[in-house]
Amino acid sequence: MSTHTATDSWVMRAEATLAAAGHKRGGARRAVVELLDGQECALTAVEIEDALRGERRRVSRASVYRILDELERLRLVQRVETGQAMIRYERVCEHEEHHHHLVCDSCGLVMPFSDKALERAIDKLSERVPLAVSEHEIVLHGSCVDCAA
Amino acid sequence: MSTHTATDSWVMRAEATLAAAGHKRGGARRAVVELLDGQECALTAVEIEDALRGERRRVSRASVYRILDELERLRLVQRVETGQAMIRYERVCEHEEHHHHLVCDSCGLVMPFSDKALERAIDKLSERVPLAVSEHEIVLHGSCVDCAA
DNA sequence: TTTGATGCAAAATGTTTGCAAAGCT
DNA sequence: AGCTTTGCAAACATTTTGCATCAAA
Repeated sequence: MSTHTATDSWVMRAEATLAAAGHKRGGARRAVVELLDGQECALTAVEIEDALRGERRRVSRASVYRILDELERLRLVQRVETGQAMIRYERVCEHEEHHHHLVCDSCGLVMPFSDKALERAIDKLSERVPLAVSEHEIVLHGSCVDCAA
Repeated sequence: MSTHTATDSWVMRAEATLAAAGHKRGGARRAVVELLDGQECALTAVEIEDALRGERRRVSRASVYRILDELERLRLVQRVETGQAMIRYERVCEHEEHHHHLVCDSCGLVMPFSDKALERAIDKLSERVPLAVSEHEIVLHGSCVDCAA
């Protein structure tokens, strides 16, 4: 369900970064980190809460939000705005290809994609714009294969 | 404060589209339409409410939302997700260059930008992706000139 | 034993809805 | 008159916060 090299390294990096930031090891946070690590794409807080209740241990929603907030501050996860009225979060892998998202507006499906030409265009553009660009987010909306059929 | 040709045409197109959709002409909606027409960039519902209270007539927030919702359904305005915990809306001009947004994460400033190469990359990409793409949204985050200084 | 982590419940925020009054045509 | 539009207040959904308790170091 996940690539082992990348997997281990993100969890390890997360644990190390959290420790360096002066955090103790809590069971809830570990569960969230491990869950996020196994995901292919971004999840909402509620999806995380539900998945944890099923697969690992119950974690209160407040904790999910607090944990995600801290992980985001440490740049271990990033928000993804898909226009679905709630925030999605996914892990940030340093050595993985940067990706963006496809959103099916009729069923809500979210899929990752990546494109070199797009990244190049963004990089070049970033230099000419009146903003010191630190991040970028691209979302394509439309109908997925099932919904378009 | 606005280009007259583009301005008149969007207001007129909006009025015509609304009429064609069976809407009567309400004062609140006209005020919202006229306000949006004079904007260079996307506004939130609250900003619209405040601007209207100052410049034109008071419009309740519920009406602002209902009006924006209808305008969006008719594709006269579009949502812009800037990751600022609230939705922004801006008019859609058919004959104007498609644009995207720069967001300053420290002061919240939102600015438009456009780039041909980026649009080309998106168009080509859209054909190869498992989604019938109808829209796309690009947001660059960073620090604006003032905040970076 | 000290400090951070967690759960619960309450609050805050942004958005939507029900309903009655007012406005167009 | 018959319909849409609007404002108000209440409902909603998501996210945040306060506080007491629990757990790690």
